[in-house]
Amino acid sequence: MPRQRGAPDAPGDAPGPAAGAREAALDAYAGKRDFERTSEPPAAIPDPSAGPLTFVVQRHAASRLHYDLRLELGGVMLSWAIPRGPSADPGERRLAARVEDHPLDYAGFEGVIPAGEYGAGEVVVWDRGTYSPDEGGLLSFHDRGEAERRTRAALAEGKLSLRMRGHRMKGSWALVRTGGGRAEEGWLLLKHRDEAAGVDLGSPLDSVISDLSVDRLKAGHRPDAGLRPPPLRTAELAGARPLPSRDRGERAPMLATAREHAFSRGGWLFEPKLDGVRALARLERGEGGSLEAALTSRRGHDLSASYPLLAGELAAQPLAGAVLDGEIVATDEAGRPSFERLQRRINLADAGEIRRAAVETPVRYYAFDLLELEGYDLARVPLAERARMLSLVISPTARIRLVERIAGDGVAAYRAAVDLGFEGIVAKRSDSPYEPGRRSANWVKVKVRSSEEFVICGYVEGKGSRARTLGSLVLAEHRSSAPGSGRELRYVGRVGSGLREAQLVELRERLDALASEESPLAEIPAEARAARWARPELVCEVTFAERTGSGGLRAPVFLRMRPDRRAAEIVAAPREAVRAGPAERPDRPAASRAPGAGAAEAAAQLEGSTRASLRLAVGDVEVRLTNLDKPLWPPHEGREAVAKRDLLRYLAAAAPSLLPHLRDRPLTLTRYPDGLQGGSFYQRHWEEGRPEWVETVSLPGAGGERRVHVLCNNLATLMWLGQLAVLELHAPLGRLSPAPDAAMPAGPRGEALDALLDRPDYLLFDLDPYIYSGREPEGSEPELNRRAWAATVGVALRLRELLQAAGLASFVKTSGATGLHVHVPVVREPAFDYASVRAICQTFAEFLEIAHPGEVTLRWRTTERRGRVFLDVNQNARAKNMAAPYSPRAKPGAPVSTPLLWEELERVYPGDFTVATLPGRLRSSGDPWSGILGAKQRLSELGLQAAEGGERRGGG
DNA sequence: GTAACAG
DNA sequence: CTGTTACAACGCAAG
DNA sequence: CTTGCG
Repeated sequence: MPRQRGAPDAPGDAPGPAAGAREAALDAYAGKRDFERTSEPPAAIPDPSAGPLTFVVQRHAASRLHYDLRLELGGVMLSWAIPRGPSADPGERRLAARVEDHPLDYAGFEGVIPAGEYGAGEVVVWDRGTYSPDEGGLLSFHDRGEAERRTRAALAEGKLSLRMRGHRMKGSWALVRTGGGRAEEGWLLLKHRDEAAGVDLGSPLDSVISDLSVDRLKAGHRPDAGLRPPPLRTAELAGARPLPSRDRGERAPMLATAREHAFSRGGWLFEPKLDGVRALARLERGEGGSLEAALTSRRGHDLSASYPLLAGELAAQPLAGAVLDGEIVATDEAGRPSFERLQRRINLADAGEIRRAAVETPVRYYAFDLLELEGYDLARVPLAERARMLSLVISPTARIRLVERIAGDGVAAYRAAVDLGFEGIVAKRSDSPYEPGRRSANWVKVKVRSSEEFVICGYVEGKGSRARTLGSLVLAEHRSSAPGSGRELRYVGRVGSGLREAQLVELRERLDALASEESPLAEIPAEARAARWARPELVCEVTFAERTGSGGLRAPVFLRMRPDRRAAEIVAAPREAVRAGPAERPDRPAASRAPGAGAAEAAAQLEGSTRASLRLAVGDVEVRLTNLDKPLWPPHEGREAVAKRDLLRYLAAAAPSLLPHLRDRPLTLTRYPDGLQGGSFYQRHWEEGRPEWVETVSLPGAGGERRVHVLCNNLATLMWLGQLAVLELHAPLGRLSPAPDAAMPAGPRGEALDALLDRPDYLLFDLDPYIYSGREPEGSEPELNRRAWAATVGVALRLRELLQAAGLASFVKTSGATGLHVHVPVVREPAFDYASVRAICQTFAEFLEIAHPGEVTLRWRTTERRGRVFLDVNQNARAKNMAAPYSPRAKPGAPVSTPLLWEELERVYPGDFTVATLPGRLRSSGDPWSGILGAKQRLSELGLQAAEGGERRGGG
């Protein structure tokens, strides 16, 4: 690019026409740079474009770290260097030094200016967006020419007031020239007092267009050459189409299909499902040129009058016109969305009542989509782009908020949403268009409790106290009887529980008023024969456990009436699975269907190949396995070495028995990448770089920050752990979910989740013989020997008797080393945290020590345990881990911690149970512990059972 | 075994 | 590009 | 309060 020579214009005065003259405006810029050496863009001025004016703020680590604010005007970027950067606090004025104009392309520049060059150092795009002069509250986003004229005039006066629509800089800002307009270009940047004042501008990452930061650049990271900053102007969005002027086509909200389980998948975005009233917001300039907002319901009703404050704040947005999609939400005391509260406002019509309600039951509008913007239809623009544009142009206020989304990890999003008290999540394909009025498979809702809306077709009379009202409601939904034919009301079930007395009385009255001789149902099932029919007009919402194969409701409970729905809207939701698109990754549930589903297939693939690497198909996902012939356990006592392939074979065979014990327990991985002989390390956190089908949980770690823990909840993850040379599977005694004992209170899971980890779901007795064979090296632990084993078995049997006498069934397994583990599965109850459980175990242990002082010891000093079996109850503690049942052990011979029947205990020897032998044992004898998770016992009933005596359930 | 980082 | 490094951590017993 | 222990 040839450099232009000529008399430099005054900065910012670039007039626009005649290319040669225009580019003279960048002489100062070009004169300071050697474009052979720097990757900064050349001094070129493109032809004028349309749409709002843009701005950029670059964070620039030159000799001093500073920020460069650049405003687009006349084909160049007017620039200010701001040493301390913008402040959102209206009280703080930041010095801004006017510097030379930069080319427009500079706005997308990130990277490193080489040492020795002008401005050497790292540059990232810290913010970008669009701006308009806002003097007098008048915005010119829609009229570029006017925006330029006004900006130029204000610039000449030395006082610019700007409305910024950036990721960080939002609201109104001012640039004021100091020193009464002297030649010196000293300016101040300050924030006006508005809804965006005081909102934190900070963020962990510097760049708003990439994952770069000044620090990462300093550390050697470089911009991704292929990455272009996304467009800032609507016209540049792929798929944006100009709206015909005066087009005011009615829009209908896009709807989501229902799905039972959360899933994680690349290319999808996940947002909380808000329990409120769906509303489109149309913002357009009215007669006087000012912005007016109209809210419309799903059914097209005007809601603006019902929510005047929402409409008011929407109209104050810095927009020239838009259609937003969102949800009107009322919150309870805890800040959770509350439909019940919102209901108080839904049917208000009187202006006075509405004013009162606005104070008593404040609501917010959560925007999550953008259908139109400033003269363009965005329905064909991919969701991710629409969402980005939405967050750019909307300035959050007290009542107008943006729905936050996360990408990819839908299972984590679901967990988080549930913890925070949302009713579920909505998953949306990030590349999908907006499909007005359609129930699309590109949007999928996953609710905490399945709840759906049904048409009430009548009721069945009640008995006893309900004789005067009603027993149950007859529910139906519209379904088409045959493809192409019309639709009819199909019976789905009756709901009787969940109705309060007042609701019963009211419903009886309303249904009697709608009474009809004839049934509205297409077919009347036997259980609805006795119904009193009503015209199908009322709609209610019902939660239920699941749908039966024929679409019926299992365990339905009445939730609430839905006066906002019409019966005609109640159509059976398509229950199809989400179809996989070409660029998608498989989803998680496929990998985790049933415990160990696909284990046989996985084992067959391992048997069928002798290659060192294998892409193992597990369900719909692929686990990459390498170095399958690497020996992980060396040869031992005549047995062959155990290679990674053998470990994986074992894990696949044991998966159905193993996975239920690992489920929902944050694992500690014990890794031996070079086998037992090589070095080992523990790993508890795995922040990034794991396959997306590995389920994780984020828990507070040391220092308070949250760390990502791996859960082994599916076969694919188990195979992955094998690939990682995890030789031992260590898990805590607590687990994260209420299952399988479901003893935890329902309700907000926030506290419950933490509380759950605080409670073991089994008691653990660890029996370790300190009885030496005599062959051990000086000072080392005793090795496995017959005498020690016999003594350990003896103590275990005495322990079993003692527990039995207290009414507790117990289960025994080898530790995999020399000892035994005795598990007592318990129902988790609030009172029985680790401390109390440990105390209970301590009591049992002390009893055994006193009764059999020669055989049992509880001594802490290892030297004082010699000759006895050490009975350790100290493992019953939070954050302590034990080798899981069926976990291999990092000991010579590849032993496995093997569940046993009490009856076989005296006939077996731990050395017989290895990675090589266990699959055969499982095939021929099954899993002795298969019933353990169903054999949970209530510690709170311990005394009772003791009084009755005897073992309630057959242990082991 | 894997990824991030340093050289 | 290759080489190096990190990859856990808590509470109790006992002196 | 430190160290040993799992």
